[in-house]
Amino acid sequence: MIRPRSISGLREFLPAEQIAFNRCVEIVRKHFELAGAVPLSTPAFELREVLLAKEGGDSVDRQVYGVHRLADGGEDTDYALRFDLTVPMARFVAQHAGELTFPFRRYQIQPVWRGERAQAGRYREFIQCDIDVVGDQTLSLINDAEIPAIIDGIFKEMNIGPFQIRMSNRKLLEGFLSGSGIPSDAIADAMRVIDKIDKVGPDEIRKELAETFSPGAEQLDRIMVYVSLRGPAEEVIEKLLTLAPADSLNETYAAGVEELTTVARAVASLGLTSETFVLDLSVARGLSYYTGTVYETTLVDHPGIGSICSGGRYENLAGLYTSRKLPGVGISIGLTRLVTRLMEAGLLAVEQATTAPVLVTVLDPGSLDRYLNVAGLLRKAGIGAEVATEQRKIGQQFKYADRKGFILALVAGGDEFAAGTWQVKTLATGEQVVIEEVKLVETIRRMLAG
RNA sequence: GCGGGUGUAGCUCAGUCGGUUAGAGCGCCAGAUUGUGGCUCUGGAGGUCGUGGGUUCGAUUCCCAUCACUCGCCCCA
Repeated sequence: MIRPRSISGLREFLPAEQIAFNRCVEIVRKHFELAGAVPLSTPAFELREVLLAKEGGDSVDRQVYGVHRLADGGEDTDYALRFDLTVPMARFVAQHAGELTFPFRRYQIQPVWRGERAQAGRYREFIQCDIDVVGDQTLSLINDAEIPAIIDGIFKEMNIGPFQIRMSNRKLLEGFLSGSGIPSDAIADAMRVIDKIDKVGPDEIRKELAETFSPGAEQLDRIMVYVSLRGPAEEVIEKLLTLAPADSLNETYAAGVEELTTVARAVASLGLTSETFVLDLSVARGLSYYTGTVYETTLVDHPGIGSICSGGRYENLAGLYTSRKLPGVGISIGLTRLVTRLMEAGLLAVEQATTAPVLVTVLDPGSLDRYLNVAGLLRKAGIGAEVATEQRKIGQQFKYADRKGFILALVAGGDEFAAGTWQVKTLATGEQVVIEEVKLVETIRRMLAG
């Protein structure tokens, strides 16, 4: 016998957890579709050259799983499992550009695989929920503002406590660092250091920047003040102009200020307030492909969970696959990690282990046809129902109902059959009412609604 | 790729300074209660002590290796 065990870093859920997880998926899907995004589904694996087109070197390679037929041995592989949904989408858009209507606004909720060492909250297989808007040649900055609005709707409906969508613009930080004397070939590294500020704290960042780039004390102070800017959009923009007037730096910086201002205004017009949306100049994102707007989202009461959703604008991601310029902006929710952490923190209710609200108990096995018949009636009316066929005793049937979290139980035996009635029991309270069979569906529908 | 921690019942863990029948809580099953769950009580099932080797009269315990899980670092498109 082979001992059943799962592979490290692969998370699977028990039924009640999976039901809670699926509820979250439905919320995400609903808001994506409310924003007009169309569904896209791409295969789990792609050609290796397509997937690894975007350089990144060994650090990227190392995390990608190769796919090969067992008979082929395994050293060389032409296929690989996708590690995100953005790259497959870029390939798809480039490939089908002639058949798509732009701007192409798509969402995609599928698993991705990353060959990392497992650690708390990091999995080797997880579900990502992506939404992106891709334009033909150009893409309005208004789309950059829609992204936070969509995310805002999702997390509010998930009811997971206070959260903060933090936005910045890479041109801003890039221009600022460059204007502060950081050599251009070191800017990406400096941004990676700064991006960790939330995790390791400002003191550590200061230390790392000092060690790596040895700027003057005055410069370092300026950088630290700058990356610590965080708050309501108007306030941050005002401070940012005071701290470093746009014309005193460079074009990149000036463009960043302008873009950030435009996007922040549109976000406000879409109804977001500083309660859930702020500007945060330390947001940089490690990704090299982001070129403008960047987002990061955190739970205010649970900073330890880290970023639960992030993304940004990329001017030319599909440029890897086509000469047609296709700029995009998008965001991704790492749903597996988010939901797992929410469950651990008790922020997500995990209760029912059934998808049907009604259990039809079997008091008299000789009248099984009646029980099956009523289950069929309920199902035809769109009400989920299960018949308790496996437990001999009624007590066991109720215990089963209790454990799986059914809302209602139907009970009937000889007396009820003779009278043409059913007893409907509300499991949470133990309350039980007698209902005529002709009114049963209607009554149950009302009870479930209330 | 690098470093730390842990492997004993389904789960969380205790224990054995090396000794004959390895424990608890929770969970599970049954009964008390043959047309009613959650609470209570009683009884019961369930263990190659991760695996392989070494030391020893004797190893779940000590040593080595290995595997697995786990936490962190690197990285995280």
